[in-house]
Amino acid sequence: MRQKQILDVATEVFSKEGFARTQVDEIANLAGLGKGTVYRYFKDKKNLFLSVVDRGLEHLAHLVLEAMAKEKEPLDKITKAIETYLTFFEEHSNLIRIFIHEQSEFQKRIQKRYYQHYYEHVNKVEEIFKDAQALGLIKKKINPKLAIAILTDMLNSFIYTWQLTGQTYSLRESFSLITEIYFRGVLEQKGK
Amino acid sequence: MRQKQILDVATEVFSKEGFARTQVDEIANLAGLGKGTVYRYFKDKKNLFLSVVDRGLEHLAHLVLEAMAKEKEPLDKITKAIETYLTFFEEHSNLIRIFIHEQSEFQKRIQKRYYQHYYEHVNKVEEIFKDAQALGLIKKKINPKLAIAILTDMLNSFIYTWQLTGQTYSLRESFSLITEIYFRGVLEQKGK
Amino acid sequence: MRQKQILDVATEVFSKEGFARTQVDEIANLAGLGKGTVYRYFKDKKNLFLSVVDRGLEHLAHLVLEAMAKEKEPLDKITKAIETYLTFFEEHSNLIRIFIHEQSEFQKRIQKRYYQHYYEHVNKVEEIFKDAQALGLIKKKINPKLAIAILTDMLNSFIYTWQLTGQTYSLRESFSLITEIYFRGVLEQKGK
Amino acid sequence: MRQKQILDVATEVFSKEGFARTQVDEIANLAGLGKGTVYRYFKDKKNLFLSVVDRGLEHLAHLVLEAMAKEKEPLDKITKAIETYLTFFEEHSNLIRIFIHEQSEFQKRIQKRYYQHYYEHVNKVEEIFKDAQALGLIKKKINPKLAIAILTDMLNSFIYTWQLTGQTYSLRESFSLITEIYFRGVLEQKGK
DNA sequence: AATGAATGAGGGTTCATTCAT
DNA sequence: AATGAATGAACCCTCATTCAT
Repeated sequence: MRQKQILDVATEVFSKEGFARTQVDEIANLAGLGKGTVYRYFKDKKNLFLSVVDRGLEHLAHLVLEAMAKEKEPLDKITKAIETYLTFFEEHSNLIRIFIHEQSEFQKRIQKRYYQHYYEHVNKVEEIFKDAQALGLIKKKINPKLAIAILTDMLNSFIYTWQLTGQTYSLRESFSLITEIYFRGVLEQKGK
Repeated sequence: MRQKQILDVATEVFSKEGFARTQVDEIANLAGLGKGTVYRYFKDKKNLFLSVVDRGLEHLAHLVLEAMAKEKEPLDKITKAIETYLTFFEEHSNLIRIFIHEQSEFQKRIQKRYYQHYYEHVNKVEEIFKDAQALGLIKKKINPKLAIAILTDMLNSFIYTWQLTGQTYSLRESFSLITEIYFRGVLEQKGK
Repeated sequence: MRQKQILDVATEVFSKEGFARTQVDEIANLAGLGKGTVYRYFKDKKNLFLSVVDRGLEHLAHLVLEAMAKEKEPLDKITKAIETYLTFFEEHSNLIRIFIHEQSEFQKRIQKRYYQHYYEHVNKVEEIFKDAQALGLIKKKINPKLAIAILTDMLNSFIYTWQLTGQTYSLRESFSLITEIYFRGVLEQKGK
Repeated sequence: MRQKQILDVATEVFSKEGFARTQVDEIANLAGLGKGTVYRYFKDKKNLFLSVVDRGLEHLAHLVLEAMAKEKEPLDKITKAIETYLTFFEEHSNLIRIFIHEQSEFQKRIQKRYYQHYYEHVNKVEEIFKDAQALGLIKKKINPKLAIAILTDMLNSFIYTWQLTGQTYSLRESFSLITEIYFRGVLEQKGK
């Protein structure tokens, strides 16, 4: 399908060049298509970019929700979510730049989409958090929304830095460190 | 001084519009100067942008080091560094976007500067970390470099999200949550 | 063909205004095209100018060689070459300024092309000169290279002055005078 | 005197860079003066350039007329004029480009000055030519004006080429060749 | 008189978008 | 439906000229 073909190439180019420096021409050429054809499938450059973002966010959200659904225990769900999140970006590292950096190009506009996609599912994660709190697994004084924000931020910027620095340390090793840090602080200290 | 005057305006505009959409004309106008004058002081648009980044990084590094120097205990130094870092961006929120997002515009180039300025001082922070480990305050199995990277990333991304969402929660409140999470995971659990 | 269309207009405008004062916009407008179209066919203004030069030089060289080939006798070849040279510039007087004056804009660069095109054929002319010397038609003490250089320069500069002064005397009349002077000198031949 | 100082530097720079690429700033700097001072002595860049041309033309005309005045015989006057002309440009080779090439910048304007200076004296040379014709030294069928134009052109372009090619042959050697060709032509004199 | 900081008109170049084929 | 030639708005940067000090 043309649409998918264009999105694949666009993802690659936007990721490598950033929005501003990407030329529609290059996308068309790499896709083996005429420029006009790209415009047949996407209203304009901005729209194409947002479509790349959309598709990526949907894919990510789907994987995370699916992974969480397979687990029973709240803490396992969260652990699995973290692992899936990291794995996704390990496999789609070209999306890192697009998600994290290029947002600035669009300011409010992309944020809306981002939050539509992302925070639409945050509620579900929030429920899991509250479940864990109800079960006495997570400190009750912690605001779930904030804790999730912090987790997301930790992951996002960790992934970004990981890519930026050329992976001088492994994502795998980092995964356990992140969960270690995140949980040991968040979890109720049974020993107390 | 003209240089400072231009940098102030440029910081504002770059922050609001991003590098690509910023027009040198607008900076000149808002500074009450002719376009040519901007070019008297800065070789080109890119150079002006990088100067904005430089000035900000120097300021930040200075404040953080100064704050740490005032404390004796390693953990207090780190706590103070976190607080100063957050406070800096609360007071210079226009730098957030410039530091975090626009890096992609310049890729390697800005990273070099960033690391020159910022990580030049990381060694000092690393020493403090090692001191804390030697004193049995921080888990010995944790790689100091990695722990610092995670802390920085957490802070950066947290600050960024905080600004992006329109500051629906206070940085202050977040500060204690972040340190809570960061330390409870990092600290040796004496009770055990 | 667009390329030819643009070159024709460009020749006219460059000739009238010189390189520096020529605006790409004007060329585009006079050609009934958008500015961007000019840039589709020529990398930049400099390149367009050089292309004008190239085309002219090729045309001139072709005509001169062709004219010489039709003659048998060395002196007839040279005479014919002179006539063709003058006729060419009478018919393409807009090239005069471009060839002779605007060289300074490009210094080394245009000289290379000039020599590539023009002096590539000088060897053939030199052979003819040597033939004439062997036949005792031309003074043996004269260095052929030098004599050709002088002839070319005479013609160039003469043509240029002719145009500059608004053609107050005909090139035709001048042709016979030039060959007369070149072949026999201005002095009365006492021996006759 | 400031005026002379500026003209000297300007001659050098205009000669090296051409009119269009010369910056008033550079002239001021090399003269060790402020830009404003240059503008105190010369209305604008164009005016400065024309002043350079004027001064050079006056100097040249003066030398040539003086040299001719010292000779008695018409042919000696002409020979001397040629020698003086060549010597002048050998000593002021930086004026070559200014005189010959940069005229195009100013089109009609500089031509007027050029002809004012130059052809003001051509009449005197013409008289000498006519004297030589009356004495039976120069072919009567030759139009003096044209013959002088050709001589001037030969010299100009010869000098220019000489400089352009980096003086691969000496002006001295060329001097005798030019006069040889001009006076006697390139053909072998059968009658002798 | 001398300076050089400030100016802004001017022009080269790019590239997203359109539309005739 | 697909193309890619054509377009021109947009924007960076230069540099001759001015004028307050």
